[in-house]
Amino acid sequence: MSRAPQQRRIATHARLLDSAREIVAASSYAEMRVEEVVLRAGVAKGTFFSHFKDKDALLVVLIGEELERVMSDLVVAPPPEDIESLVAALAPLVAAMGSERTVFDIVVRNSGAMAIEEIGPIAQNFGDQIALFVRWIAPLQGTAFRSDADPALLGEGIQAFLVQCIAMNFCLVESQMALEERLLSYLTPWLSAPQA
Amino acid sequence: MSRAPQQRRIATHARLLDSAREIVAASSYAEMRVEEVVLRAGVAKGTFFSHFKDKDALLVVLIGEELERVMSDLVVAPPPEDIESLVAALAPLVAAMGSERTVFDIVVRNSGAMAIEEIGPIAQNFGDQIALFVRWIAPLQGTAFRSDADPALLGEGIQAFLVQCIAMNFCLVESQMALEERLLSYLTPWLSAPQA
DNA sequence: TCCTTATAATGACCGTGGTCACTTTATGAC
DNA sequence: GTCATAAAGTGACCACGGTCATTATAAGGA
Repeated sequence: MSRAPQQRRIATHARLLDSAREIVAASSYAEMRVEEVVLRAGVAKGTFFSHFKDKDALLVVLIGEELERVMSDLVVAPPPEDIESLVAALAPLVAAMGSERTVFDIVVRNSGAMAIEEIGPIAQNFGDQIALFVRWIAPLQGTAFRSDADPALLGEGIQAFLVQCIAMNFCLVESQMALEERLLSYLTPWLSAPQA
Repeated sequence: MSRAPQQRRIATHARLLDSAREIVAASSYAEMRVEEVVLRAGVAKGTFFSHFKDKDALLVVLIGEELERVMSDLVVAPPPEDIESLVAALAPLVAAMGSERTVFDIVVRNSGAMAIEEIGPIAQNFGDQIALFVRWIAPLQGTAFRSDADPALLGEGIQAFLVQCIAMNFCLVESQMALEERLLSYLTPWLSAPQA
């Protein structure tokens, strides 16, 4: 049975997060150095690693926050009513996850649960995405969308194609436009019922 | 205009690759250290980086070889005739790409072309996979598989689901069995012809 | 054979993530 | 207050990937 953390620890934790946020805002995730974070926070290096398992754990928190912000906008937006508007609605999510290689790598590596019960903020967010997609899809099954598959399964598929398209975008150095086109070309057969 | 490499350089390159292969065989990709590779090859550290851009570049070569081996088996195997046998046929590919976190990370990061013309062995292999899938799918479109989508697109979708399932398998600590089931549940709505 | 030049190889050095034995500080019991 | 104990924080240190000015070796021309 461990005690509750002292105020000092909570304050230090907050300072570390704030420092990291500032650095990322001023440069990028890729350029963030643990050494600079602790310098700015006014603590020793060892302190950092007593607060975060490793550098990635900090990135997971920060990126989780960003995804959270995007999702909170999406849940209050009007639901898309066909595949084209669905692709358009996904744009902010694509922009967030594909903003940097570093971000995408972290997202992919942490998109699933880390361990039973030990679910991280990014995995949590991915779960929220599925829930939102289901809310979007289910009412339109039989009309705009196919009805021969579980909506949760369809939602997971959207995620798979989302990831695939962003990954492709990092390799092929093409425009954002191409990404949305490609996403549309995948989601059309995925979400609409197969024609004879 | 650069001259052809000297025999010495070719030999060194081969020694580096052999050393790396031995180390991986004896331990794992994750445990491979550049320092150990050069030690075993009997060259200096700097030499390594004059042969490979970075550690990842070596891993790409080694993993590319492994995927190549798997694919050379697949291309001579009898083509699957329905979705179940397709999933079964994909097993060796799943095993290779999901054998280690390190392997999967490298594969995902290099699955697309690195740059125009500068296509790496893993990206090459992914292209080969698509070609094979097309060869499998096309003849059965209209019977076992849907015919309302480009076979190349369907092939790319198989890859997307493959990656998604392997990624999930690293997070959820479940059995290989679950992976194949999950893959089947994705591929069924993706590939099958409309019911009645 | 000697000289020149391009190629190959070297290893001391650096940056950065991560560790750990130790010091400092807070807390609760008396 | 004072002491014992646990929590918090420290910074020298290590591991390992990667760089670069320098040296060694091979190839070709006179």
